[in-house]
Amino acid sequence: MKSQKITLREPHPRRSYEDACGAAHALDLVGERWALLVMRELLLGPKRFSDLRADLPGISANVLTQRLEGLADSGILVRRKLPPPASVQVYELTPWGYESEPIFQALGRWAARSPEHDPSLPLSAVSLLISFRTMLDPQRARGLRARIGFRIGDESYLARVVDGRIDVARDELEDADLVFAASAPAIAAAVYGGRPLDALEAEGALTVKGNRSLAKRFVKLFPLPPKIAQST
Amino acid sequence: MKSQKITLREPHPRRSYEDACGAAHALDLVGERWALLVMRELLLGPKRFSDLRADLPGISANVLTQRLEGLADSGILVRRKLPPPASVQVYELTPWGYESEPIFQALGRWAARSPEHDPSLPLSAVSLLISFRTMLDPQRARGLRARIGFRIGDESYLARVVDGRIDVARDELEDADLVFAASAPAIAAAVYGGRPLDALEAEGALTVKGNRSLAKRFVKLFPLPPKIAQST
DNA sequence: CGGCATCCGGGAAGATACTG
DNA sequence: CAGTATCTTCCCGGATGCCG
Repeated sequence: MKSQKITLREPHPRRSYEDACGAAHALDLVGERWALLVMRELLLGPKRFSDLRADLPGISANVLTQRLEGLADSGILVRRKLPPPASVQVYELTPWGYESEPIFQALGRWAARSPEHDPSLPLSAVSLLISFRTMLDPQRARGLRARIGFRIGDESYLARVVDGRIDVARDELEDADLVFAASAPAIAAAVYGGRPLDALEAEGALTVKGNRSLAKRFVKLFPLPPKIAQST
Repeated sequence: MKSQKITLREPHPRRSYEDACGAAHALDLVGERWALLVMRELLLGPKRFSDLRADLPGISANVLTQRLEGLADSGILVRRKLPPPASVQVYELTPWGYESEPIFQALGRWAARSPEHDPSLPLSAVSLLISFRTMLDPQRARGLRARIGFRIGDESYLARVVDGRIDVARDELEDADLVFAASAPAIAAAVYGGRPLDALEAEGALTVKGNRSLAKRFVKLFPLPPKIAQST
């Protein structure tokens, strides 16, 4: 009888703050490094393992594996196999997982005031689209009704603006009034960096198809909050 | 000439997600373990090092030191010396730091739906009072106007309810309509655990001074969101 | 006593290579 | 493509000790 090494997957009692405060429990669930960013990337629909890796530059495969396991154990996302002929593994937020969006909005709104925030860093398509939901100024969008498409990489997203509110989804762009085709950072440069559309088009970073004056209005709808006063 | 070992405090280029997304930058600032909980404890006013240690069971002194340094470097809090005769070091959020409260509300509201959330764990006074701001149901508080005091340990807090809204501060309790004296978890048991006030008073965990029917109404003002449906 | 530096052990994160 | 295996590095947590 050989001495057998049993690797019983003792499911490591996750480290907890042992605090009844709801925020503390949230951190028990999603406070580990990369966890919230994995969730963010799924906010507009399911993705595959390698999509997540590509959209989260810097995450390593084993950390991504661990986070997906942990988030699935907590009921925040599920592993699902798409029906044939796709038959591919994807990760998808549960309904409760989708309810986490206000967390990202609160974090994003607050951190946008940081003097160290650098909007010129890389940015994923999902981050950009979610930021539209967060930053839309209802005043400036008043009376506007438009369907605006985004072609980023080989995904397409549709934003519907209806009197002061905006909705965003991965979707086809058939009847959009306007389509931007560009990388996410290029669109961010127009919306948040104040770069003129003409300049971005001239350097080939972005193209606008459709209602051009609507495009010029759209990029003004998302004012950033003022940076904090620096004492240094 | 002796060879001198210079330990120039190279201020460790903090690990960053290198991501333009506002939420990602927020995590660069406050994503380290304990950082948000330190901020939470300061949301109702400045505290000393040892108060923070006491209110954050489990944090170690060196981690607290590191977090306070990091948060101060980021402009989220400041070290301040109270004027004589107190002459004591305290840590206080900056105006921008105080603006982080919506983050705690979003986290708390979301995590309260987790099946693993256990409201009977230890709870700090600040957590409890902030949770009132988060969870008040404006419907149930409609038409109510009251000043409700809390004596927790040797601190006192005052909540002012004015038609559907609540404000909370560390304050004296002179003209409160009602004062609860208890530990934070005992008050939480009444408000969130549904324990009857009479039972808690009977076991000596809590006392009510003043308008008793107001007390019974107050503890009903903060309904918890429904837990998520469990597939297990 | 309050605040902070230092050392140490364990564990989580990061990088790289490898496998079905 | 979707992960595992392995190794290294760094962070967290605990203990001790210094110094005002």
